[in-house]
Amino acid sequence: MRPKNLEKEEAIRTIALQIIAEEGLENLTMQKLAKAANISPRTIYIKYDNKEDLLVKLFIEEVLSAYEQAVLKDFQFDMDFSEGIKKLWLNGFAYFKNNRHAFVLMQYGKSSPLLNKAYQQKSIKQGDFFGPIMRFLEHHVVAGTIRNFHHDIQRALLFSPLIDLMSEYFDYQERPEQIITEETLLQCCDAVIKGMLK
Amino acid sequence: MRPKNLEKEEAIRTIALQIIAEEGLENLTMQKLAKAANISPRTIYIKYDNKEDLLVKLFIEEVLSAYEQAVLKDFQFDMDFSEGIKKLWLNGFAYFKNNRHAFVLMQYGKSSPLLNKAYQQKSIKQGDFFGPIMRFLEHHVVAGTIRNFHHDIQRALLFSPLIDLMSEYFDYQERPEQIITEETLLQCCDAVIKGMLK
DNA sequence: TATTTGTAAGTAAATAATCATTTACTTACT
DNA sequence: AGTAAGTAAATGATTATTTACTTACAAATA
Repeated sequence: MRPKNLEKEEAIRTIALQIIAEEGLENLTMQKLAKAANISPRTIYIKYDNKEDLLVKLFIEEVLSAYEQAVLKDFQFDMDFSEGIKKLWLNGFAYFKNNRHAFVLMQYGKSSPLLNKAYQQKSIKQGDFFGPIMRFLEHHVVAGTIRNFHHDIQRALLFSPLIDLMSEYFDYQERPEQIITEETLLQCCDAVIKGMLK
Repeated sequence: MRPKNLEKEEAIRTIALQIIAEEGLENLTMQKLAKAANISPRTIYIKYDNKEDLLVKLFIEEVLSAYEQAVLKDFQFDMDFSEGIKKLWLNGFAYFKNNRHAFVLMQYGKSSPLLNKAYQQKSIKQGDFFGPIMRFLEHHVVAGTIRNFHHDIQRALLFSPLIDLMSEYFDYQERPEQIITEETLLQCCDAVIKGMLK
């Protein structure tokens, strides 16, 4: 039996992300993808049921899971609040800086109904958002360090500025000077932390 | 000469926004739109050059401009910082609560390259983001009330949580209980303000 | 006042391109 | 030698946009 060529599988994913980042999700077609990956359209259908299946797997496996893993690196739920949030911010920043394509698809997750559905299902399955972060926040609510908000609200307050600053980072990459550095990011992080403390 | 039927023009815009909100931008087709609006596809092309022109005008005129107008209602640049930010948050909340369709297209503006380009062009043209808000922030930087960040950074810190909470509001509308009320929103706004104060 | 007329608005149906997916076949490995 | 992986080319549906025609009205004419 002829064995699977794993390089082709990876090429499909990498080039799909690339097309989405450069031309938009609405301009990704199976035939364009096949051509760019130097394979036959049929090959994509050996690895994925259909376009929807490809997109959902791309979103969940290449974007959400990879981001989760990167952001939780060296993070423990019993860290000091300020230290923990800074760790999460810097991990997220480092990850997306090197994975702009994943960042773009993640942004599509907020608008495209298809990806949104996939996101909500994953969130529900794994007990809302990133387990260790939830435990970390609960711990600090109980300890009285921070305000007691619903965790969906906490996520919005603590991490949506990071995502927005990430967008700015990429925008400013095409301009003469970059305003989002690790230093300014940490100042922003300080502001967000200060707002959450009791 | 036969006069333009303005109702048809409005139907095109309203129903386009509706389809985008319910089925996604990627599922809006000219023929589907024409059918839903009870007109001929040709009629759309009398009012818009092509699909791109329609989408960009929809985004700029029905979403960005309408949002800007709504958010600046009763806002003056010389307001007290906390009072001003709360006004902007509550205006934004009230607007999007009643304009979910516009909110969805606004979110697409962050991912779709087409809309993103349109957004940046508009931003540049009108001197970055919403004039009175910039003056307001500059005033408070000079007065020493708040930290001195680049205005793109200030926007991320002050308003991205609101947009994220808006998303949560719509998510929770389909669940048993709503966690985003005007009360919780104001508490969040307080946290954001506290983080920005010197 | 009543009727004609010029013209942009509007329609139904066609067009050509492009799409996701499949068919019929070939290849490469166990 | 058997079989899943892979290919090139086709299929039928759907797409944005256009063609060829009709309609409705304001202004000009009688």
